[in-house]
Amino acid sequence: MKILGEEFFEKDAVSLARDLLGKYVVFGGFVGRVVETEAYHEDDPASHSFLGKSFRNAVMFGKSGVAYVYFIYGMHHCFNVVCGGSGRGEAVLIRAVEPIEGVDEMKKNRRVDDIKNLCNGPAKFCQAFGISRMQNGTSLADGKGIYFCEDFENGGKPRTTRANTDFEVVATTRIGISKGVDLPYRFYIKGNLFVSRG
DNA sequence: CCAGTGATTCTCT
DNA sequence: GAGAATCACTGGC
Repeated sequence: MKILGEEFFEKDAVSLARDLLGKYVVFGGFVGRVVETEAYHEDDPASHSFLGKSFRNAVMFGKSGVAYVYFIYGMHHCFNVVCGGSGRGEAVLIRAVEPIEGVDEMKKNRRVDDIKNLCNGPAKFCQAFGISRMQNGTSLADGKGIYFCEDFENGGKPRTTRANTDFEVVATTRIGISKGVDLPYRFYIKGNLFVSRG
């Protein structure tokens, strides 16, 4: 289980959004397989970085491989991966993951029993994993907090999910935005049961 | 469909 | 500054 390092996140947001699909995200005792992402960059009117640096989006303009977590609609958190190289204002939103480990705790956090309804949305994923603004600006490459890895062996047993490369990627328009609506920056694993909308 | 909820940004003074 | 509008969402009709 090798942790993805800073260099993995230095590519542009659209490339990283594709490359994160099938990777495993780990935080505390929670593990999920990334099945749906969206890309945002500075020349994109739907991006928080579009209007330039501010107090809220400052970490978006910092180093690649850092978490950008923001609070929205008065009740929800969304988790993004800063990328594109230093100061580029690019990030990838994690929209959905397939629950792998810590499922019982996720159910408690979400107060929901249906496994398909635990992490199938950006704020649901944060609620299930217990991610909040505490994680804003933290490194994803130092192995101390949230991190990503290529493979995950389920307690030494054979993995219950399909191999990383065994899927097709679908690119569509993004969800929940009013600008840049035609850009095909949403990516998900074709046929996966845990995406927010198939 | 639409309300809830609060941070952020826009649009005027 | 103040008030209005907007918002990378979710859950309950």
